[in-house]
Amino acid sequence: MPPKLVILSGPTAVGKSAFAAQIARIFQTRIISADSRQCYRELNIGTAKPPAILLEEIPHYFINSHSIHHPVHASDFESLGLAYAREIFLHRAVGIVCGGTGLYIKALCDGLDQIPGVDPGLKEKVASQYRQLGLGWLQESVRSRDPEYYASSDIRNPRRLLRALEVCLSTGKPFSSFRTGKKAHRPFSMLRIAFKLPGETLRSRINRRVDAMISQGLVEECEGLRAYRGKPVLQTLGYQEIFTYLDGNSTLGEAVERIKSNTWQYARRQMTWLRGQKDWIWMDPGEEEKNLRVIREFAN
RNA sequence: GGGCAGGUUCCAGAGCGGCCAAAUGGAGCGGACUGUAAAUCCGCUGUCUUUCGACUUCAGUGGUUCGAAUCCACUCCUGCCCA
Repeated sequence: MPPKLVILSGPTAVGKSAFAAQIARIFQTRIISADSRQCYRELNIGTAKPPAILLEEIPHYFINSHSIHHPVHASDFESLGLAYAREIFLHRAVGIVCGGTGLYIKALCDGLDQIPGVDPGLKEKVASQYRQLGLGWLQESVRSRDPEYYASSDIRNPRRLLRALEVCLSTGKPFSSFRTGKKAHRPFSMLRIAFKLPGETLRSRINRRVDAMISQGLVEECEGLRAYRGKPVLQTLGYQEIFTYLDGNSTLGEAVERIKSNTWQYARRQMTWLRGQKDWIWMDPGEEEKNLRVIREFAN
C-alpha cells in the first residue's frame, strides 16, 4: 500500500492552515507547506504564517526554511517537497500538504518538465534587453527561435516570453521542445482538496486578517525590509502597499484598503486556477464532519 | 445676498456640435498561466439581442440646430471665494 498525501488548497484566508493542523493531529503527522512566501524567514506578519506555538506543536516543512536572499522557485519546491514527503513517509503512512501556491502544488503532484536551469547572468541580460527594446523585440526574439511556442502562448505576457527566450538562448533549443506536459509518476497516492467559501464570507475574513496584520506590526516589519523592496520576493501582497505608505505616497488607511482589495483579487486568481485543475474535489470548510469522513476514507 | 468653478456611465475622470454608449484609470466579473506564481497577462463591464442591430443615457426642464453630453435660458444641487 503506497503512502498517502492529503493536499489542501484554496484561496487565501479560507482556513486551510487550521484545518491542516487538525488533520495533522488526527493522523499524528506533519505538514508540508506549499506557500511561495511563508518559506522565507524574513517575511512574517504579512504572509500570515501559522503561529509559532503551532509550528512547535506540529512540524511544518517549508516554513522559515529559506532566506529572501536565496529565492526558491517552483522546480526547487518540486524536489524539496518530494524530499519532505519521503521523510514523512519514513515513519508515517499519511502526510499533509497545505498551501495556496497552485503552481508549487502542481509541481509536487504532477511534476514539471525537466528543463535545464538558466544562468542568472543570462536572465539579467535578457531582462535588460527587454527593458530597452520592448515587447516587440521580445516577441520577435521568441517567434524566430520557437515559432511553436509563440503560436500557442500569450504573446503579450512578458514574463512568459522572457522565460521562453531564456531557455531558448541558454540551451540552443526551442523552449517548446522541453515541454512534454507529461505527468510525473509519484510513489504515493494523493487526495486533492480545494476549500471554497462564499464570496462575502471570504472577503470579510480577508479584511479581518489584514486589520490584524496591521495591529500585529506589519508596518514595522516593512520598515525593516525596505532595503530589499526591489527583490522579486518582495513583490508581495501587503508589503508593496506598505512601502508606498512609508514613501509618503499614500496614507496608512489607503494602504490598508489596497491590501484588502489586492488580496481579494489574489484570492480570486487562486480560485480561477483551482477551477481549471482536474483531480480536485471541493469542500466547504463548514462541513467539518463530512470533510473528515472523506479524508479518513482516503487515508485508510 | 454677491462672485467664480462645477454637476458625465459603479467610482475617479476625459469629452466641449456629428467619427459618443461616450477616452483613460480604478473597482467588479470571467479567463490564461510548467521555474518571479502573493508574480505576470488577457477579455467583458447601459438595456434588449446569438449576430446584424434596436433602444434608453451625460443634474432637471424648455429652447437653438438637419443633428446636442457638448450651444442658449431658467431651475435644482455641490465646492471655493467675497459678504
